[in-house]
Amino acid sequence: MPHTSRYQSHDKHYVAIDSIIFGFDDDTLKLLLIKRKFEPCKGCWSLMGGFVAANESVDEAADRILEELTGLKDIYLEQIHTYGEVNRELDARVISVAYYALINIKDYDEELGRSHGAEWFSIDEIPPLIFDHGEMVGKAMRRLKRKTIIQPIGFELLPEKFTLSQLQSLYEAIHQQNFDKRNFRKKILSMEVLTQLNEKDKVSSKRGAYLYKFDKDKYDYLIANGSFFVLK
Amino acid sequence: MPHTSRYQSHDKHYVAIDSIIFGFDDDTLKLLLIKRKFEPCKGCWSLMGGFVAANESVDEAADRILEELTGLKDIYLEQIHTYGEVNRELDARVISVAYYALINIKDYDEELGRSHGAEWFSIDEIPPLIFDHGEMVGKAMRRLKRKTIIQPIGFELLPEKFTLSQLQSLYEAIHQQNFDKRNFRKKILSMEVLTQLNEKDKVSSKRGAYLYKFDKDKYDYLIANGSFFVLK
DNA sequence: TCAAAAGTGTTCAGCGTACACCCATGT
DNA sequence: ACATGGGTGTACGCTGAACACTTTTGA
Repeated sequence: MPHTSRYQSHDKHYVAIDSIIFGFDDDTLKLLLIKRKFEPCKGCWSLMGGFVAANESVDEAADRILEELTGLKDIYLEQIHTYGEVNRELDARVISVAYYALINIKDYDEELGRSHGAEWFSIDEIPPLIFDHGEMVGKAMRRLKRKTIIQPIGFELLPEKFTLSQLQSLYEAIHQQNFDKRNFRKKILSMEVLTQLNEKDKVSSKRGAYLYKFDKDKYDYLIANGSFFVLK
Repeated sequence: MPHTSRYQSHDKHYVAIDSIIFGFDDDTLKLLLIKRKFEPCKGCWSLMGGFVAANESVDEAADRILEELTGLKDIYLEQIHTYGEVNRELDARVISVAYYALINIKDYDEELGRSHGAEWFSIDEIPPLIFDHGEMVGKAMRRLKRKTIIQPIGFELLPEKFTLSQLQSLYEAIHQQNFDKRNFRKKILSMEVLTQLNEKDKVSSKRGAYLYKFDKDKYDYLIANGSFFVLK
């Protein structure tokens, strides 16, 4: 028997992507959700999703689907978990791979989002979600918290240049707790992955606050040499 | 158009499970591998795997496949990652969900394993593996290390009753480093999830060492109350 | 001049880490 | 008696956590 026939006796499945898309604005961590325009459960809120096609890898499908909704490429995207209950969706058996994305809301294509029925929700005002999407969001939140403790990935949610206060607000939003300003700054600066710029941001204060930039090269160097970060 | 037709325009895929099966014996962390009995790459070493069927969840498939190889049910099994490159296998496009399992080698059905061409390999003598299985093993090792730092899951690899020395050997095997005996014991006991028994193990020493048992109830209680463990 | 955010040091407690000797027992 | 693994306590340094005041400047 030709060895390919080994495969033919097995079942095939629809494989979907669901994306938990985080953004940060107004000192609040937000999630991009879409109102379903089709059955089942038309009008329910749901995560952005789509199906994996034959000619693309699962990661590529996640990138493509994110771009379709937000217009953004090269986004931080990380696989979280695969959900495989037989009846997790109503009309067909669909295995779904969940990813979370961190995007800078300012870069997001609002027009495009609206055309898909997308809206931002503050993380503590998430409406009930379809299927197991609520569970996915919970897992993504826990992962994001953990990740930002050991690695400075949260930067993806900020503009390229940011103040330490903004960064602190971001961390506070992610961890849903406040940090001491002095301790936070000490800790973050001691990681030595931020570059202070010769510019000040005068939008949010009269005095102005120094802008900083995330130094990816330095970060990569430290990671490559086994240094780790611990916030908190 | 009936809403089910939304699904029909998408591609279906084979979805497989690959299991990284850890065991512990002779103070060594081991991995159960199988020698492939079929093409492609007959004779290569590979992880145990199988396909997800239409009538079972992905987790159920992982349980079933593990049982087929080891004869064991109710095993600690945790999903790690889904591998979805288009050409990761040679003859067909297969999306694979990787799991790792922790089993007690003593309970393992050697007969059954042999019939599948399975053999245990010490973790630092792993042969080259087929496809992306080497990558999977690496990820599983890192996950196991991380997990055992923050949660006492390693117990699954030991017999029900064990000595503190055995437990330390296990941790040393997982982390590939030695720990100080006094510090290790202090730390583990301070977690308060071990129960000392009124029995001694006299196999490995003349004096005899107290046997301990993992107290799952106490552990669940602590987890439920937000307590966390940190080893190291 | 005052309100609002930026910026800055020190102290203390707890924890991880290093370290060495006596104990019990079978051979 | 001795070899083998079992079992125990202390001291030090680092780091996380708590805590309050001065500076700048636009309105």
